[in-house]
This record gives sequence, structure tokens and C-alpha cells, in this order.
Amino acid sequence: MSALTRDANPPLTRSVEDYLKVIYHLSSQGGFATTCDIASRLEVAPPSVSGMVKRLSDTGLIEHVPYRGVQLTAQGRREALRMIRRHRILELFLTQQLGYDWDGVHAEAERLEHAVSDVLIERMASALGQPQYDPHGDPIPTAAGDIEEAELVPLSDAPVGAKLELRQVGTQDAARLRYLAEQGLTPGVLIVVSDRQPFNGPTAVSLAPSGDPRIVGRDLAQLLWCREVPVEDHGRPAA
Amino acid sequence: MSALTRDANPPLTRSVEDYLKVIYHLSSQGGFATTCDIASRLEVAPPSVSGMVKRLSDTGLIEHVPYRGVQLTAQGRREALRMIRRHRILELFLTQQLGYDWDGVHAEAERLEHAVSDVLIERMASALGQPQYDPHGDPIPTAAGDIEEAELVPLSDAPVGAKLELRQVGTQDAARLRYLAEQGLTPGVLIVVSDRQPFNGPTAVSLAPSGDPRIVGRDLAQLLWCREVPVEDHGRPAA
DNA sequence: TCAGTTTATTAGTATAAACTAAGTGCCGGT
DNA sequence: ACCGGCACTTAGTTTATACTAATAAACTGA
Repeated sequence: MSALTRDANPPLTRSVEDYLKVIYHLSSQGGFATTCDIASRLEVAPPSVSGMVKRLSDTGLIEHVPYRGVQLTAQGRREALRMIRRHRILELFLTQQLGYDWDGVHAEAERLEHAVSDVLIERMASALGQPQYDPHGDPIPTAAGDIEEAELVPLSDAPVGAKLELRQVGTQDAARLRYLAEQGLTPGVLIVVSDRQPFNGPTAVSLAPSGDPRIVGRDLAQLLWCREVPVEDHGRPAA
Repeated sequence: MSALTRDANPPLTRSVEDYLKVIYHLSSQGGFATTCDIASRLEVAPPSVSGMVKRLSDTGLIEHVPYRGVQLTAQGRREALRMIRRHRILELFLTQQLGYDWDGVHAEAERLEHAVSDVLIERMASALGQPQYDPHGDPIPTAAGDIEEAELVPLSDAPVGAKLELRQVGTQDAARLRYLAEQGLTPGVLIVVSDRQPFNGPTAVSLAPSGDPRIVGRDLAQLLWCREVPVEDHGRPAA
């Protein structure tokens, strides 16, 4: 049972795949993913993260700076993008071919992404015509592991009429974050810019599934980094 | 953490689902599934089976007669049929909609059956038009848990031209079993009856994927219980 | 700068599921 | 009738992954 006799490249477990994915998301825009952020994303206690972080950095998938956080190595990034490709292709397949809607699709894909083979994913991708975007408008990494990096614009600069996905909130201020959360303005939400007042005035938006209106002042709008969502129809079902 | 405070009806684990499935198959034609049979089907060691058997009979999914074997309870049977429905619908979906062939499909379905939701299975079933048979010709249990019991005929009685799945070998004799295994005549194999000599003569068959011919004498042919496979095309791909 | 808070880590425990090694029960043959 | 071998079970260990409780490090604000 020495370490030398063990398989040098064992398949990743479900948990490892999940950890890599959230670390990718948390560290993609710059810096480090912290223990507590990872813990809250995975709905797990911080010590569980500490334990996994140790294992992942032992196996070379992440780099860990104690009390700072972690970042993916090239290998870890490759694996994370592989999972993201699977997830997004599954979401698109389920919506386009099986009538899933937006909300239901994420949970289903979240479970399936660990079980499907690469072969199946590529067959789904072919059936879908090698798509580039998932139903949420997020880019699908290629099988080779390349991903189109979305460039982000502050809401304050987005043109009226644009459909956007809120991606990042550029502050750590708790009061602002709390207010934004109350307004439903959290990363991942889809919004449409409905109006903007002149002379650095506020931006009016509507939240995407519900159509609820919101008015966002200039200062806050500058903190809301968004990605423009391609307007093509991705097969969102009527039902 | 007393037993009383725990969830009375926790979701089944992957392993439990697999155990129930093989117990169903081993005990479906009468009697008990034995520890060693279960172990060899699941490719685990017999003590692992003993441990699981204890757990499953504690939770009321099986009944265990020590040194005899196990049988499913009504609840265990329900769960087993649920998994078999999932498996067979997945196999059919993968072959019909995604160009899988016969061989590849089983392993893929084996992994997916634990991950898909009931909703997804029913959507696939709808997309396939509520099918009754999987690509191997096996009957698909209904969502309510009913399954058409296939009636078996001995190979010696099957008509020339019939396509059959070998289901059961009606002997425990080691020499015969060894010979049959050498000939590739094991449960699950597909065969076509190509000829039969008169006056209780031997039956000529060909094995299904390969087309290899075999001649089976009358006595052996009476031991080979087969199910007739519906001849409809289930989307087996050209490639 | 130091006290209090937040964040991270260590230590020890639990559960699921496998394993090996060792002991027990049953059955068939002489 | 008993004895050897196979099937089965028990006991104890391993690995992965979670947990709680307690400790340590880093940050923050007056």
C-alpha cells in the first residue's frame, strides 16, 4: 500500500469535481477562492473545505496559500472546464430536446454532470450542432478546454435595451451587498436595461424571469459588472 | 442523534440501488438470491454483501434467511423495478436519440440510472412514446411498478427463425455450465434459431452480435430457457 | 497597538462502503 | 456418522467525506 504503488492518476470523485468547479468560479475573476466562500457555495462546513483543500493541493489540482485561499493549477483548471462543459451542454440538451425550463435544468445537470461519459457529452454536443452558449447565455468551453472569456461592463455603461447577466458585484461593503440582495440583484440574475436618465442619472432595469422593475443609482450601477447575453433563442420552452 | 430523530425514509444510495437490482434479477425466477451470487454479479467480496444484506433487511427492503439467501420485500421490489425502468428507458433513449449501439449503452445507462430524476425519465419516456421494450427487447416496467413477465421457452421448442435472449440455464451441473460458457451460451446472450434437425435432432443457432454458429444438442437445448425478442427495430444505429 | 471579531485550521468522530483474515454452518461422500 | 470443502458471517481495517468543538492566525477599529 505504499504511495508509490497507487494509481498515479485516479479518476476524480464527485466531490472533487464539485470543489474544482466552485473554485473555478470563485477565482476566475482574479485572485483566490477562500475557504469560507467555497464552504458556503458547496453548503458544507469550513473544516470540510480545509480537509479537501489539503488533498487537492497534495494531488496538484490547486495551490493553497494558508489563510489566503486557493487557486487552480493548469491541471485543475482543465478539469474544472471539463465539468463546466459537461454542465452547460447538459443544460442545453435538457432545455432544447426534453422541454426543461430554465429553473429545473440546473439541478438536473448538476447531478448528471458527474455521471455522463465524455462520449455521451460529445454526442449531445453533436446533436445540438456544437453549440457555443448554454441556455443562460454562458459560453461552453470546447472539448480542448478553451473558453471564451466574457468581458464585463458595469451596468452604468450598458446600452438601453441590452439583456445582461449580473456577474460580479464590485464591493465588499455589507450594507450595499445586503441592499442589492434585497433588490434581487445578485450574481447570476438576468436583467434588461429599460431606461437611463441623462447626466449620470440612474438606470432602470427589469429582472428577467419576473419582469419586476428596479431603479439603480449611478454609484451602485457602476459596481454591477455584467455580461451581455446573446439574444439568440436557445430553445427556452413555452411550457 | 438517536435513531428516532433520523430521517425515516432517506434516499437510497447508489450501492443500495445496485444491490436491489441484482437481487431482483437473481431472485426473479423463483427462490433466493445467495450471498455469493450477489457478490459475483456486483464484483465485490462476499463479506461486503453480508454487511449490506444486514442493512437492507434492517430497513425492510429485503428478507434474509441466514445461510439461504435473500428475497425482496414488496418495497424492495418496487425500488428495484424503479431502477430497472430507469435503466431500460435510458438505454432506449441513448440508442434511439443519440446513436448509441447495443454494447456501449449498458455501461452508460448503468451510471446514469443513479443520477437522473424521475422527471427526466418520464420526459424521456414521453419523447420515446411510452415505449414497452428496451433495445434488448426486455420489457420496461411502468412508472406504477408493473412489469410484463416474459414467458420462457426452452431452445429446443423455439421456432426456426426466432430471435431469442437466453435467460436461464436449467441445470447446476458444472461440466454442462462450463461447456455452455465456452460456447458463449450464457444468460443475456442473443441468438437466432437458424435450423433444427427432425426427430429430436439438434438445434442450429447463431450468436447475435457476432453471427458465430453453434450446434446445440437436444438435451442441452431443453435446458436453455429463452425469451422471444420482439423483432421491431429499436433504433440500432448503422455506425 | 491591542482587543474583539472573523476566518482558517487541527483534532477527533461518524457514516457508507469496501476490504482481508478468521471463524462458523451446512452438505455430500465415503 | 463424520469430515472436508464451500458458502456464509463476524471482526477489524481502510478510504472518502462529512461533521463538531476547540485553537490559531489575520484583520479592523478605536
